[in-house]
Amino acid sequence: MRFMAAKRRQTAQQEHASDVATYVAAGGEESVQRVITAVYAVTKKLDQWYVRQFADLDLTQGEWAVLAALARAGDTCLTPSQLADLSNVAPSSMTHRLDKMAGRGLLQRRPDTTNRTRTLVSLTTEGWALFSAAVRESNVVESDTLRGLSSSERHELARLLEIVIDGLDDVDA
Amino acid sequence: MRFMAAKRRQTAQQEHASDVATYVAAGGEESVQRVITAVYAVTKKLDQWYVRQFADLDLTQGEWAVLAALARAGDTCLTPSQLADLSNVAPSSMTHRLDKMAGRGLLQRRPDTTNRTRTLVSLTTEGWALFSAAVRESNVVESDTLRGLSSSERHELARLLEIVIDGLDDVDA
DNA sequence: AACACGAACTTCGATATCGAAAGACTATCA
DNA sequence: TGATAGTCTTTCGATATCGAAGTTCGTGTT
Repeated sequence: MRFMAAKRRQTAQQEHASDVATYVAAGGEESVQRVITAVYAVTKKLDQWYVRQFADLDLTQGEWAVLAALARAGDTCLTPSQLADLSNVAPSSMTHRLDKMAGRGLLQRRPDTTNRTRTLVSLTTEGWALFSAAVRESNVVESDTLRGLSSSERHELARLLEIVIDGLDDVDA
Repeated sequence: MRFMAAKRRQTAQQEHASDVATYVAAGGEESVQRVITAVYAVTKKLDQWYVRQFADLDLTQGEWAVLAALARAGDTCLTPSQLADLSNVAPSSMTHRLDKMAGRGLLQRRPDTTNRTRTLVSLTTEGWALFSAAVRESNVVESDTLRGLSSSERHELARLLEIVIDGLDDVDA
């Protein structure tokens, strides 16, 4: 029976504790925070993995994403926008990345004659050589990063992450 | 029966296609690439979600991570290293982040008298007020980011991500 | 007690990323 | 045809992050 409890003024400390409790309860603590923390940790560690993998080839993860995307595209050229989408970066970041890679002679840009707002990006011979070197000599095998997961677990992980992405897309709209 | 096939020189284009096939096959394409792409996409979209959530409070995701960690710690002070680990950033980045937040009066640093290599960080009254405002008025509920996932799916997602983290830790060693 | 080793934090320089806006072009619609 | 809206790319300035080196301090060993 706490008759006067509601009327008694809380101390600042009690209010703080109450707000923390509210936050922790709403956040779920035992699942939401775990997921968010883990997602950030995985990307950070993936970045570090890429740095190690490509240290001797003098490639960053972002540059490898471009190289692999262009290699997969084969003789089909890609535009900077497409590469930006595939790499999950802003278009302006892709411009800088392509500048660097073109400076090294790994790829070339040429205007699209059918639509002159577009630029077509393709690998040079040197770019293909670097891709091949990565695949053959350096044995770049991204599946190493997911060892510990069975095939079905990988699919499940991808499925759950894509649900999260869809949910975050909806919030945008 | 391709007697001479092995001897015939491949064209450069054929070699490229072969390397791409090797890479795609080794990468798994249908699970590994999906997972990696999705992980990067989720963090990117989470970043954007945080930007929107905290736009009116003039907070970044990293600053919120610090604020929430200190709030959760209550009257226990945390060190810059601990905050860096919790936030998944390099210690030098945390220094800069704490500088900014201290400049705004959100937190304070004081030397640990028992171990003078350490610094103790704690929220100021103003820092607590901002945390409370975020929780109450701005209704910061991170679980919104995971809507679409059932409780059991969240736990499963966390479990799978943590397996990946462990796998990446082992590679480090 | 002296010394070496390691930890915690910071400073510094380099760099990648972003958003906003400009510039060039296309497409649509009156 | 002409105007307007929208797309694609780039430039620009601001900023957060990183790694390496430096400083101060604690700890363990000889």
